Amino acid sequence: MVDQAVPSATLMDVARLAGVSLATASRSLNGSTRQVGEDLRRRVVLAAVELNYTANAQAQAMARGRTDVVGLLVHDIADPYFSSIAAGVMRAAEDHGLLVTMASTLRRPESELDYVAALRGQRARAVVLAGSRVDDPEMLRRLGSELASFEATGGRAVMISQKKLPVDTVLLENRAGAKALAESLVGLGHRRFAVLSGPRDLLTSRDRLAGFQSGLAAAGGELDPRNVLQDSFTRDGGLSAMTRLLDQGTDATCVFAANDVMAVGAMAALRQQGIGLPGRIAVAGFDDILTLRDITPGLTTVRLPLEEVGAAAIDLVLQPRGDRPRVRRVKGQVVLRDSTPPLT
Amino acid sequence: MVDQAVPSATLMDVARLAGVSLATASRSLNGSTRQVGEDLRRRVVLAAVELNYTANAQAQAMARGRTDVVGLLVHDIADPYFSSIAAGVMRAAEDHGLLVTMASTLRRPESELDYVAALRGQRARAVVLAGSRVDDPEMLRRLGSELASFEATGGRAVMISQKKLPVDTVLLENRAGAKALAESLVGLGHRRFAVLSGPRDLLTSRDRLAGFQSGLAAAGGELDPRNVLQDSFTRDGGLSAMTRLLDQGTDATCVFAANDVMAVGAMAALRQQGIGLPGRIAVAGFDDILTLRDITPGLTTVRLPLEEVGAAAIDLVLQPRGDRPRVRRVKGQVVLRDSTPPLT
DNA sequence: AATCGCCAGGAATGCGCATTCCCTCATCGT
DNA sequence: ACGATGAGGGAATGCGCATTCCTGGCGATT
Repeated sequence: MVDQAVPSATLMDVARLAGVSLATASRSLNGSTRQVGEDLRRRVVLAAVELNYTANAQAQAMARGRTDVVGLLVHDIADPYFSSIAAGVMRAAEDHGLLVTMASTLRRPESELDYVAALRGQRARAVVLAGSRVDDPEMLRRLGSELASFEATGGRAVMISQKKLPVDTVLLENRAGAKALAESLVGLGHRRFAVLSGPRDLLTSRDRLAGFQSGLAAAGGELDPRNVLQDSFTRDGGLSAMTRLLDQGTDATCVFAANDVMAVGAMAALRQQGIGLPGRIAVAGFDDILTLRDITPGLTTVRLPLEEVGAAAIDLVLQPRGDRPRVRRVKGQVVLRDSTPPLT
Repeated sequence: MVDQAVPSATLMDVARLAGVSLATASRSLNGSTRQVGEDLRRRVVLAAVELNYTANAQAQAMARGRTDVVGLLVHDIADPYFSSIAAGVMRAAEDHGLLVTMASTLRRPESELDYVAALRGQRARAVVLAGSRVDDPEMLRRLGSELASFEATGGRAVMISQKKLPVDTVLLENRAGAKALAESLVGLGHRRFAVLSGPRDLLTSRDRLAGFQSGLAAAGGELDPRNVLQDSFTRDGGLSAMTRLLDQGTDATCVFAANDVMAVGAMAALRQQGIGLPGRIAVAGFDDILTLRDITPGLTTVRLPLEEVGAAAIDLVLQPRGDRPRVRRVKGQVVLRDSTPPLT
């Protein structure tokens, strides 16, 4: 038997059952500035329970002129980097009674634009852009314009790790972290390095490369430009880049992959070529992804408190809007493990 | 300078600018059943662009009586099992113009109830419950009642891998997969097994244990009840359970962890105790988490097409409601890797 | 040529709620 | 004793949109 959709009880139904006016019912259930007599109030609450009443959030949103929805845009939720950030966002959102609407842009800038527009349509309280890779000036202009529209209507925008647009930002110290990592690796005795970097248009990846280079410069390591390979920011990208590096021949004793996932791919490539780990070539990553903490050998990396990053984004959203964009910085911490044994 | 929130353009503004009525503007932008003259239509579209108009989704939802939002409830989005499912849900949702609102219940049944209620308030088109662990009869009754309310108002509910409630379900063949895995492991020569199982109230975990037992029974393996340990469904749970197993002493040659994440914890425990891998004790998991495909030694497991599971859930949501709950079954596939070498 | 039917456009209605405005009545001060 | 005050209740309004109903014009039919 197909149940017909029965429109659910409205506030009007509750008011009628309680024998009060709509206004009184509304005030009883939401606690407005106005007082409601205790007896009436109780009758209303009972009626609401009786009817299994749940306020229509759309109608409330329209009447109030605001919603409790925040949008979260990530490249790919299946990527542990983003799912960790998302976990932080969702935890913080729950603490503040916010609902999170999420979408994977699958690294397509147009998709990002579309979703911001959709969230504007939803009159979302805020939008959090994690890992936006918009870089092309034209797209950047369009995104900036779209975000400006979003903010003009009262919404808040927060970017994670992308400081090219004048909006609130949670900045991961990719440069500083990569620099510290480079210095640590030189400290272990390495001199000749290679880097498996992400796509050139990904700011995160570029910063990590730049930081690593500056760390080498400071500590006395070498990075032959031929030893800098680019590929996608994924396991397969790491595998492919490492394979190319080995094919072209290299004298590097240590490879820095721009994130942990690429590092795992690189390790897979080394194994495929019969190069043991830890062994002739040390490998380091970035992020310290939780799920990868137990791989063998333990991966040297830079720990980023990704859940905190997500929480910080929500925190920024809840701050009153300032006169200038705020920036919240989050530090990374070098974690040395067995994938980079000291060079004897 | 703090920009004041400027209410965004309404359809009325667009109509006025185009010099047409509200009705014509609405019909022009949404393509209703009614036709609009080409010239007027064009004027409206131009006006909309000019004003940077975006329809207020709340108002549309109220006028239409439905939304394009689907809710997704997971235990923990940072868990790769759930983030893979979420990726599938989001991909399929995008294909159909749906927006996904997501929440982590952090394994609290009350939280699950609260979110379903919140989604009812949102008048969401559907709610997808991934890995609900509600088991306690009272909670199950309340959840069933909440879902019934949800469906009574026209929403759809889909559960993933939980067939205790009369709603549409995507059923992972945990039993069959675990059974096949057990048979394969016996085929490798193992006879004495141990199982690191998840919490007793988690159906997924129970099914995997039951399936594994039936596979052993069929193929001739032994599972001493003392060798069945329970712990949380996480890496730490696997570590802890494996440690306890080793502490109490065991003659098992193969350990089945109820999911990959626990298996990783178990492998960490073995290493902590100085037991090499692959070596005296073989380890198998379940899920074939993408991020863990490259661990060493390669983890024998049962591959579950988790993204397809998410997509299947959205697919069910979009089917016209049937007279009885539908069940869509998804098979697993045994993948033998180096963590379970043949026993010589 | 008169009538019918059809179609594009506009006015009006209602979705469900918060809130403003208005009214009543009890309480208090002088 | 009587006006001032304020609290609590209800009627009415509007949020932004889709949609129904209505109207006028135009071509087709007899």
